[in-house]
Amino acid sequence: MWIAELSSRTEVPVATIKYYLREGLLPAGQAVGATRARYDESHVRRLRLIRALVGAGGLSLARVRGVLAEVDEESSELHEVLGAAHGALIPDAVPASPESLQRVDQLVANHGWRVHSGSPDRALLAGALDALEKLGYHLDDELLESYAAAAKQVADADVAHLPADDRARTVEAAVVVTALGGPVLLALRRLAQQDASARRYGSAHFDK
Amino acid sequence: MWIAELSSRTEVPVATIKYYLREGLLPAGQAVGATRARYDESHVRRLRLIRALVGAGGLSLARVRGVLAEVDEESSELHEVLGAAHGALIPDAVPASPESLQRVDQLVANHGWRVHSGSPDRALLAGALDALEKLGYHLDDELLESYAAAAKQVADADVAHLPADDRARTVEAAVVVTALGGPVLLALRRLAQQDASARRYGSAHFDK
DNA sequence: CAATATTGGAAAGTGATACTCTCCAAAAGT
DNA sequence: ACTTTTGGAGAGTATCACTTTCCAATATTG
Repeated sequence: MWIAELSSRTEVPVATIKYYLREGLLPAGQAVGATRARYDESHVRRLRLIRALVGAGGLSLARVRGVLAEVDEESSELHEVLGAAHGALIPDAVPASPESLQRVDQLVANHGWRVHSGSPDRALLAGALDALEKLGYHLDDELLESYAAAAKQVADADVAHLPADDRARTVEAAVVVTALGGPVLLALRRLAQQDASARRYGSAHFDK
Repeated sequence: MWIAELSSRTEVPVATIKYYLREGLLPAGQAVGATRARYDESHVRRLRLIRALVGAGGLSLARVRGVLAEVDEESSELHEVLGAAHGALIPDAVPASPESLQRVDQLVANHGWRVHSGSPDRALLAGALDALEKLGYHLDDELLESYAAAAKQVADADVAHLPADDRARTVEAAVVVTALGGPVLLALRRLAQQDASARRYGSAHFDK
């Protein structure tokens, strides 16, 4: 198919597809002469993946680029690829205090979680804990444990539902589930918070 | 205190404070003559709140402005203010399919959740479900239920830990916990995913 | 009292991000 | 022969979150 069809099938403007090609997010089509190139299903798929990660997933193009590089990586250990793809999804961390970092390490150790040594998630988590602390809101151990338990619950379900057939598919699924599951989880949390708030402070002004 | 002290105490550059003042994120100080103004603890607090929401919370200034407006709102019903403040935290939704919207409504109904009628979270959630669907990854009911159960668990803990003393403080705490608890939850989920992946696909390459 | 520094306020400039538009000559379709 | 369409490249645009520069009016210091 030509670029026009790729555009109409994915609802991405031609100019944007050209931009993604220039930025190396989308592999070039098969060149046919000097002024045209043919695209196939893999381009449709890749384009949809980019749009999903950027749109519903809320990732920047820079992060998408990193994620795609890992998805395309043909490494030997699946767990390694998963870890790398995962790493590419994580927002930049602010520097965190040693106290919070230690608290995070303790939490990870208590749960017996085996995480990648330099995982930016630790710093990210510690930074968020610090930010809360600076505002005078200490996230106590009880609350932090509820978060960890809830996180474990969805994470186990996420990994259990990963397709096991072929490697590339598994890595893509892991990336998609992690990226798009985030907004899903946060939206559900806010909905549940509304309900909890209604039950605690409730008035006549609710809907169901 | 003068602007220089406000700046040094919060580690926010003077130019940035001036910018926030211009943008109406920070209330003006008490004017003393034509060329100076006095700031107090409330400004320190507000500035720290802005920085926490923008930094660790990842909110845009536009969203912070909306949140602050609700925090400052003196409405009669606490649950109402909470709902409004909450609404200001939510990212813009993409249009969602009627099928997904219905699925979300069903989920909310099944759990007996009482949520604000036009909550953008419904559309946001439905949009994320659609995005997943378009990529060929259906989030089945079982997985969605794990998400909802986990969300309920943290939401209940969130609301239970809210300070009950004074209204303004409760609203601020709700906003802070919702905004900063999001990154905390997602980071924990990714850590737990790493562990789950290590257990399922694990090799010798992990740390603990 | 003179010299220097700081302040509030406003305007303009900056760098990053994610496109979008304009041009072009080669090629395809009609 | 003539009108599209294409790939490619460059320039232009809008938004965001600052940062810089300027100003005249004070304050502070020597």
